[in-house]
Amino acid sequence: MVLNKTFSALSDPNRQKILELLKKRDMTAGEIGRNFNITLPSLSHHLNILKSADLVTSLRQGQTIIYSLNLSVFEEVSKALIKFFKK
Amino acid sequence: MVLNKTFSALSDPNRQKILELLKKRDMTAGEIGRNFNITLPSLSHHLNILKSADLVTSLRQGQTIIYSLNLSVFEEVSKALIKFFKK
DNA sequence: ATACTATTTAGATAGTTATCTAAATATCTA
DNA sequence: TAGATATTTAGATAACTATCTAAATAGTAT
Repeated sequence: MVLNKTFSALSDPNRQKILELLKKRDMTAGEIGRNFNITLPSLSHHLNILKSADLVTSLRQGQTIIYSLNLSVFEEVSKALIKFFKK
Repeated sequence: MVLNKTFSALSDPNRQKILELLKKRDMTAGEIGRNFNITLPSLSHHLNILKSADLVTSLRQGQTIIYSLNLSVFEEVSKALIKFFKK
């Protein structure tokens, strides 16, 4: 796992907010977008970063693309951090 | 705690390496610098970022300034992450 | 005081990232 | 197939960050 990329992905307030939203439930890009004041292309950019850090996954369902949290990576990051500070 | 700032601080490879070094023992800026190919002013910049994210502390001791890990913040960050992915 | 060592601050520049508008792609429906 | 909707990609620009050199600050020692 490239912690680098993960932390970098987590370090943006918009992306943190996206993750908070996805924590509640899976959402389409458009639904996520309604919670922000940025354009959809900008949102798409952030979703790409989250995806390439493996923090979210996406699945096309007809016209929409549904985004979900990838909880297993959160667990890995937490463990890596704990391991770090413990030794 | 401003997680934002913490993740941003953690997202740079040089800063990660600084933290790895300080995990072994406290070090002066100069000692840390010997492990890098960047100038001392650049290093100082990174140390400032780590300091303002509360990940390290500094203490002047005569001519030198000794840097140490602030482990309590690591613990907080880990806990925050775990809390996030668990609910 | 002066010189020396350790580190930081100031200011400039190059590289990276976030954002936008415009255009493209994918899917659905009539 | 044509039109509508959802989302992404392309390309440009502004903001941010990392880095450097030069100068400043803080402490020690002569």
